[in-house]
Amino acid sequence: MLREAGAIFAKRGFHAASMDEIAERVGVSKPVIYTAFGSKEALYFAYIESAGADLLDAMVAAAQLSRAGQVQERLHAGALAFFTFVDEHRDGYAVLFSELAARGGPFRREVSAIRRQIVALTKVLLDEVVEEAGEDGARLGGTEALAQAFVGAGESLANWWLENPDARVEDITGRLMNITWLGLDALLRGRAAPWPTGQ
Amino acid sequence: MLREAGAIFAKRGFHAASMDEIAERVGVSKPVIYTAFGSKEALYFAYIESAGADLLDAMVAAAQLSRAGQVQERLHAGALAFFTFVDEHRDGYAVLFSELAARGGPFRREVSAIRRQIVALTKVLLDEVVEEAGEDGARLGGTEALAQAFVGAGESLANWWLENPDARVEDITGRLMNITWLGLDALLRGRAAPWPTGQ
Amino acid sequence: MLREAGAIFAKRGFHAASMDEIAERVGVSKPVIYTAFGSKEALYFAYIESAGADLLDAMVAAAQLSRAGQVQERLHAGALAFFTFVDEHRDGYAVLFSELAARGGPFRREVSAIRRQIVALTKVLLDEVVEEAGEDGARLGGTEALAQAFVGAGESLANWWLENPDARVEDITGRLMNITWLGLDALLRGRAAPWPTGQ
Amino acid sequence: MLREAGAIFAKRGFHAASMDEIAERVGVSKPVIYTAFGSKEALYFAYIESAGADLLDAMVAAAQLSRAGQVQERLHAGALAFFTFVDEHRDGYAVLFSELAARGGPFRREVSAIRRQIVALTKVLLDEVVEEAGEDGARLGGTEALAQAFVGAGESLANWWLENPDARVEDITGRLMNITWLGLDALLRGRAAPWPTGQ
DNA sequence: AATGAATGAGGTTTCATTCAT
DNA sequence: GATGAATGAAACCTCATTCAT
Repeated sequence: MLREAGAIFAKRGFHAASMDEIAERVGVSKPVIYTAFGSKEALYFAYIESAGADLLDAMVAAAQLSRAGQVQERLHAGALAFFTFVDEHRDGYAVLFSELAARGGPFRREVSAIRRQIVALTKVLLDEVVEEAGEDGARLGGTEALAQAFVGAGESLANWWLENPDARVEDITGRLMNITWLGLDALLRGRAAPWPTGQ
Repeated sequence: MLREAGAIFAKRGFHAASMDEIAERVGVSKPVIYTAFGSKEALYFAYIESAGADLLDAMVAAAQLSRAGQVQERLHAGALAFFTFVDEHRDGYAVLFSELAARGGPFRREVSAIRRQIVALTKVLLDEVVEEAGEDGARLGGTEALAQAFVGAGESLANWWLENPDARVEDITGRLMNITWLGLDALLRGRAAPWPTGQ
Repeated sequence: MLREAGAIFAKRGFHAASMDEIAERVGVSKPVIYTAFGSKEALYFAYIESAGADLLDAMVAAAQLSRAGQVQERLHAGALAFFTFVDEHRDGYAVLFSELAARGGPFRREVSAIRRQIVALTKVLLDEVVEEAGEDGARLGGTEALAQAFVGAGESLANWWLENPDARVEDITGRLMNITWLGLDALLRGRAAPWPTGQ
Repeated sequence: MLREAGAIFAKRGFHAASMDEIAERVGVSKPVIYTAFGSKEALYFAYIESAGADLLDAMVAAAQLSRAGQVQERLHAGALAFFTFVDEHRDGYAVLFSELAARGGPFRREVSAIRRQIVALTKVLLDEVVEEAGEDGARLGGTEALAQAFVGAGESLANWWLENPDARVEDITGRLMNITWLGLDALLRGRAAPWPTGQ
């Protein structure tokens, strides 16, 4: 039920999605949805929180599973979990990240909270990397800004991927790691063996 | 008039912005807007196209002005132009990039066209870089994907900047170049002198 | 069950009282009420008829018990029974007399029937009085109109009493008798010893 | 417009009256009503206040015009104004006095305010009478209670009149004066020449 | 050429009422 | 026989859009 509602939200956006259409798609009458969720906004909240929790859980699990490995492997594992979620829950990703940029809206706060957690998780990983390298985060402009750029690059690749779905999830992940971990300079000067990208 | 309308759109979002409020803010009556633009959607289009053209013009001009210099300087100049636009036209940036992630909506096509142009401009620069380095773009996963990641990182940093406006525009630009040009690995191993970020 | 429903009706009015609230207060599920009464309207009817019967019974009994006495004593006894009912069954009185004035509504007919019976009982008493006095009812404008005025004065005093509950029931009854039996003129000219009113 | 709305309210009651029906009857579309009044409740308020003001104005004017005359003439004039209003504004009277008894409702306060003013006006007249007679109001149970009974008798006669519209307005007024001013006792003992009632 | 006032269509929400269990 | 869950119909209200002035 939440899943079908999410499909409509993903296709139409919050405002354009009508409760009539959602109810019809779910296969129940509107009052069923209202007794279950209370209001259209609450339904939207519920879907966002569900999708956000799934995404975060997957990323946290991936980062912890790979704890034994090297630090860039953990970043890679987190990114892979992110793109896997995008691949398997396209509606959830669409709704989550479409509302992110919306200015007004009553959900702004909740949605940003989810993104903040993703950024925070990334930042934790980066902080570990920085510490392990004996580096000073401040010299790099702060790890939060780095995490923001990292996540933004991932989102952008995810959106591009959804419109060019030929690539495999490992290759998209490789592209993200290539640019953010190795950097264009290293890639171009051949100073590093890039992650595979299937091309 | 387009500017005032954009201010409302930026604050409220497309759906929540009412033609009444726009007309009042502009200081004319609604029929004036309708004879000028035809519909609410057309008004939105017009604003988006205007802001998008401004942004693109600024980026193109910056990239061309720095044509004499080294190639990463041209990337840096484009990024600087982008963040300068963000700083000076917050409403325009907010509207442009808020609608970018929206799945549905009648503007998807037009709005993505603008973003596609930004990505295309970035890709042109990257292609030049690749060519100059005697590198093969395909080995890197395609320069379009790289451009997508580059632009996405920029957007994300821009949004973060808007909520943490302490940094100067040069420092935000430095952060973007650090992660996308040098990469985290090089930054951490001290193999490169990072761009300044004010920290 | 009827009593609890009546409490809700008295507090909220017919439309604002929801079957959900009634069922919860009664402590059963809605279908129980529907099998017992058939519809919300029927439940309302049932409550009104029950309350109306109680009131009429009390008034009739009082008037008959005092049959031996003088005629104004019987009027007084009926009025006392009315105010006693108001005092002891506030919910019933509230529902009975709130729907009385409603123009539309599907209950108009049934509810007015109850009021008509109260007026009719009063008229019977007045007719006896007129006959005993050898008077002609028509000269007074018809005893039904007199009964209407008598009852209306009683209702109005009852409502006022509910909001100013200090007076004892005998005193409220006295006030009604004073104005309707003796009249303002007699009261003012001291031509009659008024009923006690506690002041 | 207010008049037509009042006709619907009088026929159906507040809840059963739909804005669709009102708009159709008025001959405009619903948004016209909403821009004029804001909400259904506001429309209802407006009608009630308009009708209430008309009624009060008429009664006050009548009582003042007859200031030269004897005191019971002023009471009579006020009552005549009341019944004249009932006769000429049946919808207004119906709405005013049907909402009076409603328990809940958001209008309770406003409507009771109007009735309170009617009672207050009556009480003022009674106080003058009492003073002129050198009488003590408290001995009679307080003039407010007397005014309540007086007004209630009038309302009741008015409702009865609406269903038995044969009588002329002067005769209905006479009936009210007969019972409240002279009293049943005086009427029956022939101690006073009753007001004419047309029978 | 500009406007105040009007509209049609549609959206969310509620509630009396009824099936399967 | 009682219930939890479901429904259909309708109500209020809003807003982009357009006439008549």
